[in-house]
Amino acid sequence: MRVAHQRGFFFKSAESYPNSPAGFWDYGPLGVSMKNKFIELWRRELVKRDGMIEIDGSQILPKAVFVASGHLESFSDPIVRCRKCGSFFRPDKLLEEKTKTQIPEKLSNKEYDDMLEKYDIRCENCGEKLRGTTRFNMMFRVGIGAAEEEAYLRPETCQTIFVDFPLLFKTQRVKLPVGIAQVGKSFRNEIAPRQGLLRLREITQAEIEVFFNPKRTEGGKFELFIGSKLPLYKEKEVVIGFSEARDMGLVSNKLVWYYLKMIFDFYVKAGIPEKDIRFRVLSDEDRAFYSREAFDLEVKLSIGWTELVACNYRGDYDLTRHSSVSGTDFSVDDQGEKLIPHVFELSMGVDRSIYAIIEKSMREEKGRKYLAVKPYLAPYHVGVFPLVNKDGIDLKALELSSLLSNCLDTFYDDSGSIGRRYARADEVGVPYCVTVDYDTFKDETVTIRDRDTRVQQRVKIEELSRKLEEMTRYPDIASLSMQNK
RNA sequence: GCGGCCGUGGUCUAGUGGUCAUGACAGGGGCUUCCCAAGCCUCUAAUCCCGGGUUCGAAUCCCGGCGGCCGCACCA
Repeated sequence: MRVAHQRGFFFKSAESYPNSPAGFWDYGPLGVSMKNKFIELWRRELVKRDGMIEIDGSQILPKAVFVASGHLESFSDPIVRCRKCGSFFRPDKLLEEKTKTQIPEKLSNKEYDDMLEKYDIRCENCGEKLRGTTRFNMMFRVGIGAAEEEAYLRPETCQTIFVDFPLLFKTQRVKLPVGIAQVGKSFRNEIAPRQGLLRLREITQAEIEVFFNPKRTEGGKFELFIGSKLPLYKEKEVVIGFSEARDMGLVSNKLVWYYLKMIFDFYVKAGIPEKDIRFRVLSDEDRAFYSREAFDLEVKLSIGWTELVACNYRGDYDLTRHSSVSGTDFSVDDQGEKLIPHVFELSMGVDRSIYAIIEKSMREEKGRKYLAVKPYLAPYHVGVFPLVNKDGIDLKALELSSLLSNCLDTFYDDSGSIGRRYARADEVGVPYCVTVDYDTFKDETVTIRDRDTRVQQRVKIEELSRKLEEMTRYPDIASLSMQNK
């Protein structure tokens, strides 16, 4: 996206060096501002609204954690390298081509070698026999300390939450069900990163892991949204309520429905039109190895429906595994019952979301371009301009600008013509522009111009700050008890 | 990783073997300016993706790498 690059939302990392690898991106000043506001909205609409707790965990974790999580074994692709010319191949793909049958991805290296031998598979480049299957793991390996002890950059943020769960449960006076949230970086050594922010090797995730007793997925807040409808997609799209979805076997319980509705509402408030959001119900083959029921929240972008959030019912898989590998007891007490809680997760791709919001907000009419992002997500809330740079108007505008920056993200611009400044502000999504003119000295008023309508209103300077704050603040956190519709 | 196309200032682009490598937009400084990219003056900015080769001479031809887009595969 041209504007994003030119105006400083985001750009390729280390661009000034040639041969920088793909899949790493930097956020520029505008991008950081928007990303922070987006995460704050997430905090308000999900974490605070549902009474979750938040942590910020380490990005490097010891090998044992990934033995337990299954990533060391399952988060990898089989790969075979030609001993003569060095080309890489996927043995499963080569075998499928040769035999015209489905080859499971989960065979051992030895089994692949046997099959390569049996079907006499040869290198497509030089004809050499292919042997010696190894694994290409998508995790980045790091060596800790002088001994280079084996550890990995986490491929998903949630493992930190699982590992910390027993301590948090004991010390934070929480009861089931409880959500634990985290925003942070994850790392995946993708083979072919592409499409800008949509496919990265270093990604920002905002994750929520809800821990609950599988026998208690109804009652209380989980009843709140059963009357509302959600767009579910499996082969075709249906917009249906909970009971119908359960009858069709699409959603298993009310707790899942409750959180799907919550994340749906969040994206609407982030500025994605309802009609462009849907939940893809994943089939058995499409789910990750840890997942027993899965929904992808997808948004319709110019490149097609794109996954922004993975919602997985992980069962007790993670806690049970960590419990047995670590030797620590991960079970907790729920109303007198001792159990390993089940987990439902909402794993959000922040970078993808930012991209989606920007794309969905681009407007173009009569040669005018503007970014119609929600005022509370805009990189700057307000721009302050002097109508002309003389007669003290510029000084007055500068003074107002610094006044407003107490509580709003503000910038001052006095270059070029006033129209040019409006246009520049429009392009990066500044929702309101304040202009100081000659009338300001007569009656202590200024104009506020609206980005989307270009309409101006005159406002007293003494009311300016309060008024702008009102216009740019986050929506109120909806009270759950009030939402019973 | 495979196949196809591609790589020139921040952006878009001219240039297909030969003097200081085009032009536009964007950006900076100044003048002007009583509200929507106006005008005038001026400045900045590209080791032509990187490395090697062919040649008296390469942005241009050849090889390799890196990167980008599109399909396949993989995924948040």
